[in-house]
Amino acid sequence: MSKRKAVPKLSELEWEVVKPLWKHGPMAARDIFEKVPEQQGWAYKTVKTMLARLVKKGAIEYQQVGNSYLYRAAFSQEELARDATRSFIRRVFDGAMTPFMAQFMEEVTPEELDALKSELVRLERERFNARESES
Amino acid sequence: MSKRKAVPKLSELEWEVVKPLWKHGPMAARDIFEKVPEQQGWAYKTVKTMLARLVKKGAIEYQQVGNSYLYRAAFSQEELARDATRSFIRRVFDGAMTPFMAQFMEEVTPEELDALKSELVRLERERFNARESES
DNA sequence: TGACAACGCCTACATGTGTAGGCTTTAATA
DNA sequence: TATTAAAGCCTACACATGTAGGCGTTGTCA
Repeated sequence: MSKRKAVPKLSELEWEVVKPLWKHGPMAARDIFEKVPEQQGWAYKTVKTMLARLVKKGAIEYQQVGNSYLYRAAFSQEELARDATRSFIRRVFDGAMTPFMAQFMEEVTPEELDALKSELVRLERERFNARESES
Repeated sequence: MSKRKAVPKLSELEWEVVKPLWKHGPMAARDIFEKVPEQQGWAYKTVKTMLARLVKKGAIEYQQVGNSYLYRAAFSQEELARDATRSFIRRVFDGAMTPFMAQFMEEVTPEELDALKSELVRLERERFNARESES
């Protein structure tokens, strides 16, 4: 296992630019632009700037195709999300997680609730196994 | 119910300044400074700048006591955390709670995990009862 | 082959954030 | 009461982020 590239941190709006790449695979700037703007209302140039900055910070990569670039995400959504979530939780919750759960659960749909429960079970089993093999 | 004050957004480090206020109640700048710096290594002046900015954005308030200010949080940790979490989930997970929760749970201690499970069960029961009494 | 649309590159500029320093006022202490 | 230490106020400055615009180049279509 070689040393992993450091996971870049994305700014708020940069997430919106990378998401289409995760969802649809590699795309040209123009196409990314078309996936974003309804909610954001950006100019095409703004997206271009974002893309350039994302390349610079290593979050996406590109490959020349004709006279334009085909961009693709350099990390999976899972990787970036894991990293972002870890630091978010540390920053915002800082230990006192449980009290927030209640608040938080109110927003969850029944389907999500089911998914969560399975996830919990899976996680507990995993931890149990970890303890077993330790001893 | 009158219109609620808009919940301010804190920058990464601003959270660290407000946390002691939630944990210990109203404090003077000097004391806040002493709660923070081990991990952060800030100068006192830096904390002062943060405090001023937090006042300006309405996240904290103060009251003059002698020649110094006694600062206190203007919002509960729950309020700020809820807001921050909502927008974080929207940004990073595109609104889907489940993957966030999965990640969240990986960070959680076994005790918190237990609490979480009871909370889930309670919530399900509650929803079940709600459905019953509806029909 | 010439015009034009689209592309990428470089630049800009306001605001936010991280990280303080200097100056002025005031409370406490000798 | 004269010092002095600590508080607050104002200022600074570099880098990040949000939000583009201008310009030179090139692929494409008539």
